[in-house]
Amino acid sequence: MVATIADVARLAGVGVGTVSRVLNGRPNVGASTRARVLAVITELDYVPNATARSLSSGRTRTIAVVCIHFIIPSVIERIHGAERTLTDAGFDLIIRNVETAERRDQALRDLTHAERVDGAILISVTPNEQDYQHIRAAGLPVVLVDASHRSMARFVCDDVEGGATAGRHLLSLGHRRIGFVGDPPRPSLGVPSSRSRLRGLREALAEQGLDVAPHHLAEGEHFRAGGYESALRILKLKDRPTAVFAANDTLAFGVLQAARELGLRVPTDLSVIGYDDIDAADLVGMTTVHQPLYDSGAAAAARLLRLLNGQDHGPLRTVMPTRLTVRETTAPPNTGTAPVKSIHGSSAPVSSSNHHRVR
Amino acid sequence: MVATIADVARLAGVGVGTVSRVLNGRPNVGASTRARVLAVITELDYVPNATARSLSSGRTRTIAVVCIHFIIPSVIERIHGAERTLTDAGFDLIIRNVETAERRDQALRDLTHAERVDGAILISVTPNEQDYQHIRAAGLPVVLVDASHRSMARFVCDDVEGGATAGRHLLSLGHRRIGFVGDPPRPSLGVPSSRSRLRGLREALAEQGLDVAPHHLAEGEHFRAGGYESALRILKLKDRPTAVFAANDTLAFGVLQAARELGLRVPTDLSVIGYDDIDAADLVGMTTVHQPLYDSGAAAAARLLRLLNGQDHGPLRTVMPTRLTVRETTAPPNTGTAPVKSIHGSSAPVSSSNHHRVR
DNA sequence: TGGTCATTTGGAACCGATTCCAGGAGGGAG
DNA sequence: CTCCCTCCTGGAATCGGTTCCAAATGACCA
Repeated sequence: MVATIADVARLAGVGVGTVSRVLNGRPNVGASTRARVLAVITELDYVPNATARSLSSGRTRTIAVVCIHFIIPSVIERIHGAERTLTDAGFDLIIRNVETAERRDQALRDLTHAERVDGAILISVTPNEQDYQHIRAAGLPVVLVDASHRSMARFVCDDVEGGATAGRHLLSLGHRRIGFVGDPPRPSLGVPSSRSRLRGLREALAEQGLDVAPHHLAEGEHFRAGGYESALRILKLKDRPTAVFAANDTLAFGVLQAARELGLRVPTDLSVIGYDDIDAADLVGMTTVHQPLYDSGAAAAARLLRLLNGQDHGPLRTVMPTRLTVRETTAPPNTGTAPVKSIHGSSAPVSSSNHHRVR
Repeated sequence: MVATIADVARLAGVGVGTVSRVLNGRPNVGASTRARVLAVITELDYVPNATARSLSSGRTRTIAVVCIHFIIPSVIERIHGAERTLTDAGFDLIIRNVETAERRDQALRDLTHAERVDGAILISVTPNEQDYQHIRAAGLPVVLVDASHRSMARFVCDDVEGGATAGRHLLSLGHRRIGFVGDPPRPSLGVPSSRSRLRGLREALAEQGLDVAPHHLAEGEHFRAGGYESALRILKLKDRPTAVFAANDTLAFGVLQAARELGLRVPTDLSVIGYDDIDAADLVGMTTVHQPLYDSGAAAAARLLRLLNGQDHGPLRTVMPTRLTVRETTAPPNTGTAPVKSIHGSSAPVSSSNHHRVR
């Protein structure tokens, strides 16, 4: 049905070796022969079979991207960066989405087994020592993004510094009672970044002799529902914080929702700062700590390509910069004066029920 | 280095054919032989080479997902649904993100060429007649999502009906001057759904003898910036609409941003309704027309798996239901009192004589 | 005991490329 | 004119599976 290299060889009156050399741009092919082969290739609309090529060459030109929770916006932006770079280099990219710890273990094992891919990018997926040994034994090039292993190439942001940035911003606005909403402290799956960001916040506060009050600290589920629940609990307190730092933007949205529901105006009654600077943060005008999501994926892909070519230079650990992005959900704390209606008051739609205060 | 089927055969003292039969769960293998082979497989930690398997069997167990703009949330949710279904069925999924018309053409051509995949799902990517002929000639199973071709299996939502739903909701709240913000009318790439949704809106309005005023209609870029620009233009008008329907949630976010900037309170001064019901719409409490994004991806994947098994039943065109999801950005128009504040200060009270009527 | 048939088994052929080696053609030097 | 070296070229071997065919085995029956 579909033309093969043998068909091309026969019609061009040459051997398959010659066709292969033409296909791969190798030297040692006569000009007229090359022209004849190319003509037949065009005529037959011939494209080499990728599978056969992989089998004989031992390279699949395919990269696995293993990620947790494909639906998380920050993960998607990282994949997007990797996708562009890999596609431009002629590589295919296969997605391995893992949503449970078992799936993660299985995905990491499978990476090396069926020799299906030339390399892998792990996004927010941290290999354990056993995984590492498997990968190393198989000689599979792997680059981590937003994950860590002391012996593997990785691109990370300084989460402690980013957390401190958020803390210093709130402090500079005059906040003293600052709450924190984060991921579960020991997630079965995924990233310790939430804890690092909390640590950064605390370091910033400590410089002023302050700390996060235990009852102003909630570490629940990763998703918005978690941020919402956590924030509700904290914001219902009599001595609720005047500002909340959420370990990522998705959680921060949950905080905003809780504030809206409790009739707290943002930023007048409550400042909220997130982390990641996903697209949606810009949409709703949320202050956040920006980290280079797209770029981290692109950089990891570029590094992986270099590893595949055996050009393994550069440090194992690359720290990418974070920066504060101030929008409309942070402001000085509301001291004393009665709430005033503000046109910019809430990034979220103004609900008619937001007159009554908490309790 | 890595064990092959020949190693297993030798250690088990059987032929490669027998090992293959065991691997694939074929009958006609003696119980004791099977046990011995399985023992060796376990001992060697043997996994069959996926590439070799593909080459000899002619099936790659890989599906291509071709999508426009990998970064669009609705696209991602659809991919997520497809990913789960395909992974559970043991298929790998490769992503082909196309962001220009040329890339789209190339991606569609490549699908059939290198025999790299067993089938494809096209998300918001519409094949032209030539693409269709290529695909048909190659016998490649393909399912469309949010795209149309009269001869291909597809899952769509009734965009006209969805648009009408949005229109009727606004009408029932009492709105008479309704604006529309949509995608460019003739996108080089992508979907005509924006136009269909506008048509639905007009049909709903026509039932009341109304229409969208030409200067209340803006079709700009797909992304938020487009929605923002379009909305700014419309909302600065003296006779600005009391409600805006945006062809998708991303555009609607741009409308919200423009409203915020102009000092228009939502929903008091302006109602906004989107389309898609992406996660972020829930985050900010936006009223929207819900369509089953995840489910459409999952359904398409399930259908594709059936096509691969030769069980091609069911209609070519499957229409999935939409439904109105009312949140906090729509309300009756503000008739009595003047707006609290307005950037341009015109703040003309809504006068019912102002309705734009169908000629 | 011999014949028939179903089941089990080994291994060659094949999938479609790449790669390597040997042989042929052509050009330059002696 | 011969020899040698370089450059082209054809085709067999190879990658690691699946599949098919023929042969071996064993059960059953006359």
